[in-house]
Amino acid sequence: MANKSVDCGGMETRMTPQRLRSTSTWLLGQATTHAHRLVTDALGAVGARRYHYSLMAALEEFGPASQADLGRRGGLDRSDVVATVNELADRGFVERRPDPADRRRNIVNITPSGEAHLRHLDQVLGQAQDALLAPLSAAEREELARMLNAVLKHHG
Amino acid sequence: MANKSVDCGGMETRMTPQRLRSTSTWLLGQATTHAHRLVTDALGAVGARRYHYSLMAALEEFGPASQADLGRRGGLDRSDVVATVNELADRGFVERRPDPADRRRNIVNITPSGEAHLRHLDQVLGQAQDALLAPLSAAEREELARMLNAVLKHHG
DNA sequence: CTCATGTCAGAACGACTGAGATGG
DNA sequence: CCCATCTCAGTCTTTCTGACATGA
Repeated sequence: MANKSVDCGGMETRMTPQRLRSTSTWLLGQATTHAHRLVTDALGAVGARRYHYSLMAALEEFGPASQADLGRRGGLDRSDVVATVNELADRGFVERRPDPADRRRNIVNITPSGEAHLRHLDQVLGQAQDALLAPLSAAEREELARMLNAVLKHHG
Repeated sequence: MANKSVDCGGMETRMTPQRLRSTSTWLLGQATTHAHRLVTDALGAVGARRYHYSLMAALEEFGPASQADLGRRGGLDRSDVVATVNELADRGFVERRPDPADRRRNIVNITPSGEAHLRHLDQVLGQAQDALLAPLSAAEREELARMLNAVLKHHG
């Protein structure tokens, strides 16, 4: 969590080669690193991880689902779904029970406690988001989201 | 809170919860994942890795430097610099020799062969970049870079 | 026989930490 | 004594593979 660059006597400030600084991939990577840290720290402060949010968001939005479906919807690997559902179930945020119609499956559903937790995480994440995009106006944020969506759609 | 969406028979294709899709951090992360893959694949096809580029870019732009300085300039951890310089030196792209003025240090400098390689990587990276940002106009790409730079400066 | 599912163990990767040897 | 440097070994994440048993 601590910070790195401690200017030690030398007069070098943060110098990054222009070749790197001018590539969108580098800019994206750096911005994502910051975003990652902000989000992970914010979620960690309330005992959650990113997968928790992805999974519960998918659950509340699409309703109860099998673990495989949850993975597809939330972008998680199916083996990571197992661990994440374990953690969430331990805390009482989701319930896992066998599907009577297909005995291979577990049907996972979110509990009232989980919904409350999800709304809490929404606030926490919203703050991290604002912190990340602080220097951008509302219009700029929309523009950024629009462009990123265009890129994702193109590669989707 | 009420979500009545019961998916009947649901084999939904790519559905990502709106909660996620609307966060800039998720968009950034997804875009970066694509960028990462494009760049890593493109570099891998010519036997290079991202650290190679960072390090050689820093070398050509700032001139010969100690490994510690290279790490600071290129944003690499000091222990990763060791491995990267090893790899680059094995291929004859950089040379490492002791600093006569400070015998703790190795002075690393880029060779003509390394400079040629760097220019090759420039092209390879440029193509990956274009592939990533294909759906964006030149003006949009500049706008994107401008906004990302603003975010980075704010968190720098 | 095939495919999907849930589960686990672990690989691969990148970012980072710690300690030790050398030297300023 | 204190600090910087280089190096190696190894941890800690996150993401992803492989295998297996069960069942559709």
